[in-house]
Amino acid sequence: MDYKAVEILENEIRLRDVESFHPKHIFECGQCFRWNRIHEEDETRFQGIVHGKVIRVHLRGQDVHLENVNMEEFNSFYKEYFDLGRDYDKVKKELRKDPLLNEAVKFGYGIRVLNQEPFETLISFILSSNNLIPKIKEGIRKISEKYGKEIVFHGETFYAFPTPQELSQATEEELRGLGVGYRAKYIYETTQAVRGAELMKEAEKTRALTEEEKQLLPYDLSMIAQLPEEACHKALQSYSGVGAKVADCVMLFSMKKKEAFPVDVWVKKAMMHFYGAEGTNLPKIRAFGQKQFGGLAGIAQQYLFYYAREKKIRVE
DNA sequence: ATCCAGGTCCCAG
DNA sequence: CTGGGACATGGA
Repeated sequence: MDYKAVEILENEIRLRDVESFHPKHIFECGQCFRWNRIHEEDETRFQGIVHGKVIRVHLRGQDVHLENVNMEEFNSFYKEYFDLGRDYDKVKKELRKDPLLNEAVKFGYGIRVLNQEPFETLISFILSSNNLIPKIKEGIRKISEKYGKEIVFHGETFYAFPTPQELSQATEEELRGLGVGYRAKYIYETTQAVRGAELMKEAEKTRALTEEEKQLLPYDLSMIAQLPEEACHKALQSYSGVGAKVADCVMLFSMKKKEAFPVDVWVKKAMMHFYGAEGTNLPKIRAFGQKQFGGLAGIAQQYLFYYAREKKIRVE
Protein backbone atom coordinates (compact mmCIF):
# COMPACT_ATOMS: atom_id res chain seq x y z
CA MET A 1 0.00 0.00 0.00
CA ASP A 2 1.33 3.42 -0.91
CA TYR A 3 -0.38 5.26 1.96
CA LYS A 4 -0.54 4.82 5.70
CA ALA A 5 -4.06 5.91 6.57
CA VAL A 6 -7.24 7.54 5.26
CA GLU A 7 -8.85 10.35 7.22
CA ILE A 8 -12.11 12.21 6.75
CA LEU A 9 -12.00 15.98 6.69
CA GLU A 10 -14.73 18.44 5.74
CA ASN A 11 -15.89 17.41 2.24
CA GLU A 12 -12.58 15.76 1.48
CA ILE A 13 -10.41 12.88 2.50
CA ARG A 14 -6.74 12.84 3.30
CA LEU A 15 -4.33 10.04 2.56
CA ARG A 16 -1.39 10.09 4.97
CA ASP A 17 2.25 9.61 4.01
CA VAL A 18 1.66 8.73 0.39
CA GLU A 19 4.44 7.28 -1.74
CA SER A 20 4.67 7.48 -5.53
CA PHE A 21 1.89 9.97 -6.06
CA HIS A 22 2.66 13.25 -7.79
CA PRO A 23 -0.34 14.99 -9.38
CA LYS A 24 1.76 16.62 -12.09
CA HIS A 25 3.18 13.28 -13.14
CA ILE A 26 -0.14 11.45 -12.94
CA PHE A 27 -2.24 13.99 -14.82
CA GLU A 28 0.32 15.22 -17.32
CA CYS A 29 1.76 11.90 -18.44
CA GLY A 30 -0.77 11.60 -21.27
CA GLN A 31 -3.04 8.89 -19.87
CA CYS A 32 -6.07 11.10 -19.16
CA PHE A 33 -7.73 14.08 -20.80
CA ARG A 34 -10.22 15.41 -18.27
CA TRP A 35 -7.83 16.79 -15.65
CA ASN A 36 -6.52 20.33 -15.48
CA ARG A 37 -4.22 22.30 -13.26
CA ILE A 38 -6.38 24.80 -11.37
CA HIS A 39 -3.78 27.34 -10.33
CA GLU A 40 -0.90 28.38 -12.49
CA GLU A 41 2.41 27.75 -10.74
CA ASP A 42 0.87 25.09 -8.49
CA GLU A 43 1.96 21.78 -9.96
CA THR A 44 0.37 19.87 -7.13
CA ARG A 45 -3.27 20.92 -7.49
CA PHE A 46 -5.56 19.54 -10.18
CA GLN A 47 -9.26 19.31 -10.91
CA GLY A 48 -10.90 16.56 -12.91
CA ILE A 49 -14.23 15.13 -13.99
CA VAL A 50 -14.41 11.47 -13.04
CA HIS A 51 -17.25 9.05 -12.47
CA GLY A 52 -19.92 11.75 -12.70
CA LYS A 53 -18.24 14.09 -10.23
CA VAL A 54 -15.82 16.98 -10.24
CA ILE A 55 -13.03 16.27 -7.79
CA ARG A 56 -9.79 17.97 -6.86
CA VAL A 57 -6.46 16.56 -5.86
CA HIS A 58 -3.61 18.27 -4.14
CA LEU A 59 -0.44 17.36 -2.40
CA ARG A 60 0.39 18.80 1.03
CA GLY A 61 3.72 17.55 2.23
CA GLN A 62 3.50 13.79 2.10
CA ASP A 63 -0.29 13.81 2.21
CA VAL A 64 -2.71 13.62 -0.71
CA HIS A 65 -6.03 15.42 -0.38
CA LEU A 66 -9.02 14.34 -2.45
CA GLU A 67 -11.64 17.09 -2.40
CA ASN A 68 -15.34 16.35 -2.90
CA VAL A 69 -14.80 12.66 -2.19
CA ASN A 70 -16.25 10.90 0.85
CA MET A 71 -15.11 7.67 2.42
CA GLU A 72 -17.75 5.54 0.74
CA GLU A 73 -16.81 6.91 -2.70
CA PHE A 74 -13.14 6.45 -1.98
CA ASN A 75 -13.54 2.83 -1.00
CA SER A 76 -15.96 1.90 -3.75
CA PHE A 77 -14.35 3.78 -6.63
CA TYR A 78 -11.52 6.31 -6.28
CA LYS A 79 -9.12 4.02 -4.48
CA GLU A 80 -9.14 1.76 -7.50
CA TYR A 81 -9.20 4.69 -9.92
CA PHE A 82 -5.91 5.97 -8.52
CA ASP A 83 -4.50 2.42 -8.51
CA LEU A 84 -3.86 2.73 -4.79
CA GLY A 85 -3.92 -1.02 -4.29
CA ARG A 86 -0.59 -1.27 -6.10
CA ASP A 87 2.79 -0.81 -4.47
CA TYR A 88 4.62 1.45 -6.91
CA ASP A 89 7.85 1.35 -4.95
CA LYS A 90 7.91 -2.31 -5.72
CA VAL A 91 7.03 -1.68 -9.37
CA LYS A 92 9.76 0.92 -9.73
CA LYS A 93 12.31 -1.23 -7.96
CA GLU A 94 11.57 -4.02 -10.40
CA LEU A 95 11.70 -1.78 -13.47
CA ARG A 96 14.92 -0.09 -12.35
CA LYS A 97 16.72 -3.39 -12.54
CA ASP A 98 16.89 -2.38 -16.15
CA PRO A 99 19.49 0.40 -15.99
CA LEU A 100 18.20 1.92 -19.20
CA LEU A 101 14.79 2.47 -17.64
CA ASN A 102 16.23 3.96 -14.48
CA GLU A 103 16.42 7.50 -15.83
CA ALA A 104 12.82 7.52 -17.06
CA VAL A 105 11.54 6.09 -13.76
CA LYS A 106 13.55 8.64 -11.77
CA PHE A 107 12.06 11.43 -13.87
CA GLY A 108 8.42 10.33 -13.55
CA TYR A 109 8.67 8.95 -10.00
CA GLY A 110 5.16 10.09 -9.07
CA ILE A 111 3.31 8.43 -11.94
CA ARG A 112 0.43 6.08 -11.24
CA VAL A 113 -1.49 4.42 -14.06
CA LEU A 114 -5.13 5.33 -13.50
CA ASN A 115 -7.95 2.80 -13.87
CA GLN A 116 -10.38 4.77 -15.99
CA GLU A 117 -13.80 3.95 -17.41
CA PRO A 118 -13.72 1.77 -20.54
CA PHE A 119 -16.19 3.57 -22.80
CA GLU A 120 -14.77 7.01 -22.10
CA THR A 121 -11.25 5.67 -22.62
CA LEU A 122 -12.22 3.93 -25.85
CA ILE A 123 -13.74 7.05 -27.40
CA SER A 124 -10.99 9.30 -26.03
CA PHE A 125 -8.21 7.30 -27.62
CA ILE A 126 -10.06 6.94 -30.91
CA LEU A 127 -10.04 10.72 -30.85
CA SER A 128 -6.34 10.75 -30.03
CA SER A 129 -5.21 9.22 -33.31
CA ASN A 130 -3.08 11.56 -35.39
CA ASN A 131 -4.20 14.42 -33.13
CA LEU A 132 -2.79 16.87 -30.59
CA ILE A 133 -3.39 16.56 -26.85
CA PRO A 134 -5.06 20.01 -26.47
CA LYS A 135 -7.38 19.15 -29.36
CA ILE A 136 -8.15 15.73 -27.94
CA LYS A 137 -9.12 17.37 -24.65
CA GLU A 138 -11.24 19.93 -26.46
CA GLY A 139 -13.08 17.25 -28.42
CA ILE A 140 -13.82 15.23 -25.30
CA ARG A 141 -15.05 18.35 -23.51
CA LYS A 142 -17.37 19.24 -26.39
CA ILE A 143 -18.75 15.71 -26.64
CA SER A 144 -19.42 15.77 -22.90
CA GLU A 145 -21.07 19.19 -23.02
CA LYS A 146 -23.41 18.10 -25.75
CA TYR A 147 -24.30 14.57 -24.63
CA GLY A 148 -23.25 14.13 -21.01
CA LYS A 149 -25.00 14.85 -17.73
CA GLU A 150 -24.65 18.23 -16.12
CA ILE A 151 -22.61 18.51 -12.93
CA VAL A 152 -22.65 21.64 -10.79
CA PHE A 153 -19.60 22.16 -8.63
CA HIS A 154 -18.79 25.35 -6.68
CA GLY A 155 -21.49 27.16 -8.68
CA GLU A 156 -19.85 26.22 -11.98
CA THR A 157 -21.30 23.80 -14.54
CA PHE A 158 -19.38 20.80 -15.86
CA TYR A 159 -20.40 17.77 -17.89
CA ALA A 160 -19.74 14.10 -17.34
CA PHE A 161 -18.57 12.01 -20.27
CA PRO A 162 -21.71 10.48 -21.84
CA THR A 163 -22.73 6.86 -21.39
CA PRO A 164 -23.00 4.69 -24.53
CA GLN A 165 -26.75 5.20 -24.39
CA GLU A 166 -26.37 8.97 -24.26
CA LEU A 167 -23.74 9.19 -26.98
CA SER A 168 -25.68 6.79 -29.21
CA GLN A 169 -28.14 9.66 -29.75
CA ALA A 170 -25.46 11.55 -31.69
CA THR A 171 -25.33 11.46 -35.47
CA GLU A 172 -22.07 11.35 -37.38
CA GLU A 173 -22.74 14.84 -38.73
CA GLU A 174 -23.33 16.26 -35.27
CA LEU A 175 -20.07 14.76 -34.06
CA ARG A 176 -18.22 16.18 -37.02
CA GLY A 177 -19.65 19.56 -36.08
CA LEU A 178 -17.71 19.33 -32.82
CA GLY A 179 -14.44 19.54 -34.74
CA VAL A 180 -13.27 15.95 -34.37
CA GLY A 181 -12.63 15.65 -38.11
CA TYR A 182 -12.67 12.29 -39.86
CA ARG A 183 -12.79 10.58 -36.45
CA ALA A 184 -16.50 11.42 -36.26
CA LYS A 185 -17.22 8.31 -38.32
CA TYR A 186 -15.14 6.11 -36.02
CA ILE A 187 -16.76 7.53 -32.89
CA TYR A 188 -20.22 7.12 -34.34
CA GLU A 189 -19.70 3.55 -35.48
CA THR A 190 -17.97 2.45 -32.30
CA THR A 191 -20.65 3.99 -30.10
CA GLN A 192 -23.39 2.28 -32.10
CA ALA A 193 -21.56 -1.03 -31.77
CA VAL A 194 -21.13 -0.70 -28.01
CA ARG A 195 -24.72 0.41 -27.50
CA GLY A 196 -26.05 -2.26 -29.85
CA ALA A 197 -24.31 -4.95 -27.82
CA GLU A 198 -25.68 -3.50 -24.59
CA LEU A 199 -29.21 -3.64 -25.95
CA MET A 200 -28.81 -7.21 -27.17
CA LYS A 201 -27.38 -8.31 -23.86
CA GLU A 202 -30.44 -6.84 -22.20
CA ALA A 203 -32.86 -8.34 -24.69
CA GLU A 204 -31.23 -11.74 -24.36
CA LYS A 205 -32.61 -12.02 -20.82
CA THR A 206 -36.21 -11.99 -21.96
CA ARG A 207 -36.19 -13.55 -25.41
CA ALA A 208 -34.13 -15.48 -27.91
CA LEU A 209 -31.98 -13.38 -30.23
CA THR A 210 -32.04 -13.69 -34.00
CA GLU A 211 -28.82 -14.68 -35.76
CA GLU A 212 -28.36 -11.11 -36.86
CA GLU A 213 -28.77 -9.81 -33.32
CA LYS A 214 -26.29 -12.35 -31.99
CA GLN A 215 -23.62 -10.87 -34.22
CA LEU A 216 -23.70 -7.68 -32.14
CA LEU A 217 -22.73 -9.46 -28.91
CA PRO A 218 -18.95 -9.56 -29.55
CA TYR A 219 -18.99 -5.74 -29.25
CA ASP A 220 -19.96 -5.94 -25.58
CA LEU A 221 -17.32 -3.76 -23.95
CA SER A 222 -17.69 -5.21 -20.44
CA MET A 223 -17.24 -8.70 -21.88
CA ILE A 224 -14.14 -7.58 -23.79
CA ALA A 225 -12.70 -6.13 -20.59
CA GLN A 226 -12.76 -9.62 -19.06
CA LEU A 227 -10.84 -11.26 -21.90
CA PRO A 228 -7.20 -12.26 -21.46
CA GLU A 229 -4.50 -10.03 -22.93
CA GLU A 230 -4.24 -11.14 -26.54
CA ALA A 231 -7.95 -11.83 -27.08
CA CYS A 232 -8.75 -8.46 -25.54
CA HIS A 233 -6.25 -6.68 -27.78
CA LYS A 234 -7.72 -8.37 -30.82
CA ALA A 235 -11.37 -7.83 -29.84
CA LEU A 236 -10.86 -4.11 -29.28
CA GLN A 237 -9.49 -3.76 -32.79
CA SER A 238 -12.85 -4.86 -34.20
CA TYR A 239 -14.18 -1.41 -33.34
CA SER A 240 -13.96 1.26 -36.00
CA GLY A 241 -10.96 3.55 -35.52
CA VAL A 242 -9.19 1.17 -33.15
CA GLY A 243 -5.83 -0.25 -34.19
CA ALA A 244 -3.05 -1.84 -32.16
CA LYS A 245 -2.01 1.33 -30.37
CA VAL A 246 -5.46 2.54 -29.33
CA ALA A 247 -6.39 -1.00 -28.25
CA ASP A 248 -3.31 -1.11 -26.03
CA CYS A 249 -4.23 2.24 -24.48
CA VAL A 250 -7.78 1.11 -23.72
CA MET A 251 -6.54 -2.15 -22.19
CA LEU A 252 -3.89 -0.45 -20.12
CA PHE A 253 -5.84 2.58 -18.96
CA SER A 254 -9.28 1.08 -18.38
CA MET A 255 -9.09 -2.73 -18.28
CA LYS A 256 -6.23 -3.35 -15.87
CA LYS A 257 -4.12 -5.07 -18.49
CA LYS A 258 -0.72 -3.82 -17.41
CA GLU A 259 1.10 -6.03 -19.89
CA ALA A 260 -0.27 -3.90 -22.75
CA PHE A 261 2.44 -1.81 -24.43
CA PRO A 262 1.12 1.09 -26.53
CA VAL A 263 3.69 2.17 -29.09
CA ASP A 264 3.26 5.67 -30.42
CA VAL A 265 5.78 8.09 -31.88
CA TRP A 266 7.13 9.03 -28.42
CA VAL A 267 7.54 5.51 -27.12
CA LYS A 268 9.17 4.61 -30.40
CA LYS A 269 11.62 7.48 -29.93
CA ALA A 270 12.23 6.42 -26.33
CA MET A 271 12.90 2.83 -27.34
CA MET A 272 15.28 3.98 -30.04
CA HIS A 273 16.92 6.38 -27.62
CA PHE A 274 17.38 3.89 -24.79
CA TYR A 275 17.58 0.59 -26.60
CA GLY A 276 18.72 1.57 -30.06
CA ALA A 277 15.68 -0.27 -31.42
CA GLU A 278 16.45 1.25 -34.77
CA GLY A 279 14.34 1.03 -37.87
CA THR A 280 12.10 -1.67 -36.42
CA ASN A 281 8.41 -1.25 -37.03
CA LEU A 282 5.69 -0.70 -34.44
CA PRO A 283 4.61 -4.33 -33.91
CA LYS A 284 8.24 -5.30 -33.38
CA ILE A 285 8.79 -2.55 -30.83
CA ARG A 286 5.60 -3.65 -29.07
CA ALA A 287 6.77 -7.25 -28.88
CA PHE A 288 10.20 -6.12 -27.72
CA GLY A 289 8.68 -4.00 -24.93
CA GLN A 290 6.50 -6.83 -23.71
CA LYS A 291 9.41 -9.25 -23.69
CA GLN A 292 11.63 -6.75 -21.91
CA PHE A 293 9.18 -5.58 -19.23
CA GLY A 294 6.70 -8.48 -18.94
CA GLY A 295 3.60 -7.89 -16.85
CA LEU A 296 4.72 -4.36 -16.04
CA ALA A 297 5.22 -3.35 -19.69
CA GLY A 298 2.35 -0.87 -19.65
CA ILE A 299 3.66 0.92 -16.59
CA ALA A 300 7.17 0.98 -18.04
CA GLN A 301 5.68 2.45 -21.20
CA GLN A 302 4.14 5.28 -19.18
CA TYR A 303 7.48 6.27 -17.65
CA LEU A 304 9.04 6.14 -21.13
CA PHE A 305 6.27 8.17 -22.75
CA TYR A 306 6.37 10.86 -20.07
CA TYR A 307 10.14 11.12 -20.23
CA ALA A 308 10.30 11.21 -24.02
CA ARG A 309 7.56 13.80 -24.42
CA GLU A 310 8.62 16.12 -21.58
CA LYS A 311 12.25 16.02 -22.67
CA LYS A 312 11.24 16.19 -26.32
CA ILE A 313 13.92 13.65 -27.07
CA ARG A 314 15.04 13.36 -30.64
CA VAL A 315 16.47 10.51 -32.61
CA GLU A 316 18.18 10.59 -35.95
C1' DA B 1 2.44 28.24 -46.65
C1' DT B 2 3.62 23.60 -45.56
C1' DC B 3 4.07 20.46 -41.88
C1' DC B 4 2.66 17.83 -38.11
C1' DA B 5 -0.09 15.70 -34.26
C1' DG B 6 -0.30 9.57 -28.40
C1' DG B 7 -2.87 6.34 -35.87
C1' DT B 8 -6.16 3.85 -38.61
C1' DC B 9 -7.88 2.34 -42.90
C1' DC B 10 -7.30 0.59 -47.22
C1' DC B 11 -4.93 -1.00 -51.05
C1' DA B 12 -1.12 -2.95 -53.65
C1' DG B 13 2.71 -6.34 -53.99
C1' DC C 1 1.75 -10.07 -43.68
C1' DT C 2 4.22 -5.49 -44.80
C1' DG C 3 4.84 -0.88 -46.62
C1' DG C 4 2.93 3.67 -48.15
C1' DG C 5 -0.64 7.28 -48.93
C1' DA C 6 -5.06 9.46 -47.60
C1' DC C 7 -7.56 11.28 -44.05
C1' DA C 8 -10.11 16.45 -40.98
C1' DT C 9 -8.54 19.98 -38.32
C1' DG C 10 -6.02 23.96 -36.79
C1' DG C 11 -1.81 25.84 -34.60
C1' DA C 12 3.17 26.65 -35.37
